[in-house]
Amino acid sequence: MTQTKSTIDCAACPLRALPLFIAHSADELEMLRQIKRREVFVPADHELIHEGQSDAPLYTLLAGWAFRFKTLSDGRRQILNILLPGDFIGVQQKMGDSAAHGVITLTPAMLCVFERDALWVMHREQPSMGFNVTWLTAHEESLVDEHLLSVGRRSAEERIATLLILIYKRAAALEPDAGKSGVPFPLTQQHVADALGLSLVHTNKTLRKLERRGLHKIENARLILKDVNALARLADIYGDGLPMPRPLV
Amino acid sequence: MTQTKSTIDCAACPLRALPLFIAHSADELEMLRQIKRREVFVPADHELIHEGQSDAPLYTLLAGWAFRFKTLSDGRRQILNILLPGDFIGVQQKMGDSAAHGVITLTPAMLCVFERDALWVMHREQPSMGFNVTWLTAHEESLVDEHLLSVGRRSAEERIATLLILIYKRAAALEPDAGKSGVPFPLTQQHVADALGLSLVHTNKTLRKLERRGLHKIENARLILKDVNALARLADIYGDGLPMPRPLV
DNA sequence: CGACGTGTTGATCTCTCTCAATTAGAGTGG
DNA sequence: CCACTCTAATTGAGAGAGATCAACACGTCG
Repeated sequence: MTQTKSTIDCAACPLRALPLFIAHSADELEMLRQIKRREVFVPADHELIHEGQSDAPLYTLLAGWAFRFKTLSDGRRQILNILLPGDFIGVQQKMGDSAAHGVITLTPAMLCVFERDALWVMHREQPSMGFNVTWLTAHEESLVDEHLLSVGRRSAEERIATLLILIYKRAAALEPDAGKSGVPFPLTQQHVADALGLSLVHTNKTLRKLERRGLHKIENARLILKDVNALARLADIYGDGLPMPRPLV
Repeated sequence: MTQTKSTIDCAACPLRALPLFIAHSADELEMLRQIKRREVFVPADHELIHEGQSDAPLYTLLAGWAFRFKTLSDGRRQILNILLPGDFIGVQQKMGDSAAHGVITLTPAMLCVFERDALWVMHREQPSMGFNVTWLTAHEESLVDEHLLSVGRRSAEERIATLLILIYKRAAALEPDAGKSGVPFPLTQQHVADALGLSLVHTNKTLRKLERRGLHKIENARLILKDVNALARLADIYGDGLPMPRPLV
């Protein structure tokens, strides 16, 4: 885990260039500068936050992918949701929740580290930022809601189709050139299985079935949707609205 | 749906008497009074918020139980989480999330209704309250996380045991006399099935199995845990910490 | 008293899991 | 450059947890 002291200025944050994120006022940026401590670089497959850890710092994922998870004592693991650049990490732990989750990177990642009481400072100094934090937290919850619907009520085929579509949408919103060569897909089949509550073997068979049917292709850690309509029909996803602009940090 | 104009004063809010909730300053109470519009009384089984509804008001559940849910187009339903007195309703909708969830009451309920932009006012006027909202939202997400772990990775028996324990804990924290005659349990077996991603029939069989083994009893819409240790072992729940004091509104 | 919602139980059926083995690719050391 | 190792992906076969189908019991209610 490499730490950099020379800090990227928040105004020059690479994420800010993306149309996905909303603008901030000068005051807000100044406040961000004050609570930002440094950047951290971590390799892929690095356990950023351990399950049960209660003193984890607050991060923003600047580059790379990660996931939140919980496990049972015999090792069964459930991936709760996938984290992409722009996502917050550690809000729940900060809120002192007993049963916390772990966070592991899927790719090498760069993170922005905030000071201990950053959440409270944001709320106090810039209520608009506090509101953004609530927005982001509520939004993340709704991702978990959708995920729970999948795991609880969709068949294996439907779950896979849903996951592919949702990941594609989120990743495409961060990619300059969307439909060309697909989007990054750094998950192994074991990750997909753990996310969807399926066994590794069945995940593989279902994935292959959809691929042979020409619905998608995964190659070189990139995902290409070859028949979005068929996938959307399987996933029972109607409304296709693009993601709306969202707060950053 | 009955609406009352004569408003209960926030300082006299029945919930506030419970040790579970944290105190508020005079300023905070005054702000609450300003954004509170009225109380609403609804019967059991009332669809308070429809799935997909985007203009739902913001509520606090003052008395009674409810649940959040999502459905697929063919009717399969997933209950996302159970709402007890003190819970917020409608934060996600307020945050303009496309794929919203519905809310239905399990019992007759009394709700506190806030004005349209209450969330923003709370953040702006009383950052401490804004912080509380973030806290509550993050906390609710962690409940969904735990639920997702159950549905994704626990067996039917384990899921039932987990649900019984978690509901018991939450309900007991609101009941003056805990262990006596159990806690309210207004869920039908269909609700339990929809919450756990199981079929009604299998839910019934599993529930009966645990009951015959003497682990619990459900009678007259009340739940009694007769062997918490056995249930906790099944659920794979170690830490048994009581719920910590939480913000109200 | 019949209709309806909820709970209960038995009998199949099937989707998904578990067990086992094989292949392919990347990385390492000799 | 090649054996050796390790991880990820694949595929087949058999087993099983949970789904579906069907009946029936019981209490409430109009």
